[in-house]
Amino acid sequence: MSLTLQEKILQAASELFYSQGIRATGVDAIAKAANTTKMSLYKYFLSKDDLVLAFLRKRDEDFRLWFVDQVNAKADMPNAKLLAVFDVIGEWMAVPEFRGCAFINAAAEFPIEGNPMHQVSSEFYDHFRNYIADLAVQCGSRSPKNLAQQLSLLIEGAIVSEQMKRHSGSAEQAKQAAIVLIETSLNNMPGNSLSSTNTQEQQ
Amino acid sequence: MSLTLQEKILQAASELFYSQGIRATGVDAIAKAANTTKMSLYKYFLSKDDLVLAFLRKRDEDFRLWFVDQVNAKADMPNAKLLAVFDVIGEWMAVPEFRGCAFINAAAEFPIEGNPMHQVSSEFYDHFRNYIADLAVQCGSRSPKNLAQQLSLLIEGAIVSEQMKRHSGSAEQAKQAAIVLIETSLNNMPGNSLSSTNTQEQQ
DNA sequence: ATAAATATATACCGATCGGTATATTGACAG
DNA sequence: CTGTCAATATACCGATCGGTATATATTTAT
Repeated sequence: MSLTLQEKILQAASELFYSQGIRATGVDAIAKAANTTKMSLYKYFLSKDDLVLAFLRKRDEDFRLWFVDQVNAKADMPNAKLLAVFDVIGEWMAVPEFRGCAFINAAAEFPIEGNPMHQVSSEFYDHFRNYIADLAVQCGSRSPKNLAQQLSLLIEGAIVSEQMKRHSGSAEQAKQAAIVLIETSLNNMPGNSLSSTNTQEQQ
Repeated sequence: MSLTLQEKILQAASELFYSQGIRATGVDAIAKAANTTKMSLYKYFLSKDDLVLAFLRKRDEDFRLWFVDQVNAKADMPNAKLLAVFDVIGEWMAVPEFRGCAFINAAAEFPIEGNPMHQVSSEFYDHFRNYIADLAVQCGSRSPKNLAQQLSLLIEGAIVSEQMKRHSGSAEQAKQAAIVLIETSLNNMPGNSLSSTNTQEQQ
């Protein structure tokens, strides 16, 4: 509980931004939630946009560190880690505070590609996809980047689907699909008529 | 060009809601874009929320009708239609006005599940998934609902991914993944070690 | 003890939000 | 010509938006 005032403000803002949306959250509400005033808020952050960027950047770092830890705690072998990813996503989705992915939501609220909020959100998924690609390489995938992108699509889809309708089993369904895609990407099955059309690696 | 004033207002609102976001669009801007006044706007719509719901409901109907037409124009056999779905998505994403899925964006802007805007958005994907499931049944899938949900995850993921970073080939990548999933769901391959773990149909 | 730095309280700014009141214009029907 | 009704123009409402000015209180360091 030894948070600086700046950290307290950022934490209060983060919770409101994530739970209610960024545009829906006013600076007055943030100051009140942090038990301080707007004056202090504007001492540590130049503007609301600055505070939003701080929120997204911290979330980017925190979430990815937490996520990798969670995966590592569940599995040791890269192959198992690739599947554990979906279990972690599933557990994350199950918490009642879940409101989808903060970065997908931010990109939806700020749809222009050049917008800094949009860019930070975009970069998060670049990093995330790179992490999956690393695991895919360690698994010996024939086309790790393609596999990583495909698994990332499943994950993003599951997040969005769960956000739309809670408890619809998106994570488990994504995992089942992932099992098939991973197996296909690891073993080039003889006689598989698809192996010539679905594997043009484009890295 | 024989639009009613009501239709003109709804059309102007729809374009602004989709291109800039719902919360970011004020009623003054809508009235101006429709070349009318707020007085007329509030004659045909009880409130901004009412207008937003009209936007989402019309979009739901229009988009699904357009989508099914596009798929039918590309393929006749159900198997081919299932793949054509991804081509249509890919072409839709390529237009410069693309700003992601209006329903995913609306669900992000109004994160509370009970919110009417959120509900309409949720129902759109129910309908969409049912359409995919119909095609899966016609293809003779062993577990059409599971396959439909998995393909839906790929599609939603591709939309979100393309919204974050344009021209990253999400639709094509989703299609390659879909080919594998469809094939797996149609032919229970002998010797496939996964066939016992990825097919517990849960309808 | 005192000066300096930090935080609070409060009132205010112009702009915009969603929504309304009122009065005027325009077209069309009897 | 006149009454009706749809549409416009414009000004306004209270509330909230992001952001600031000013003055007071509370810490902290010397």
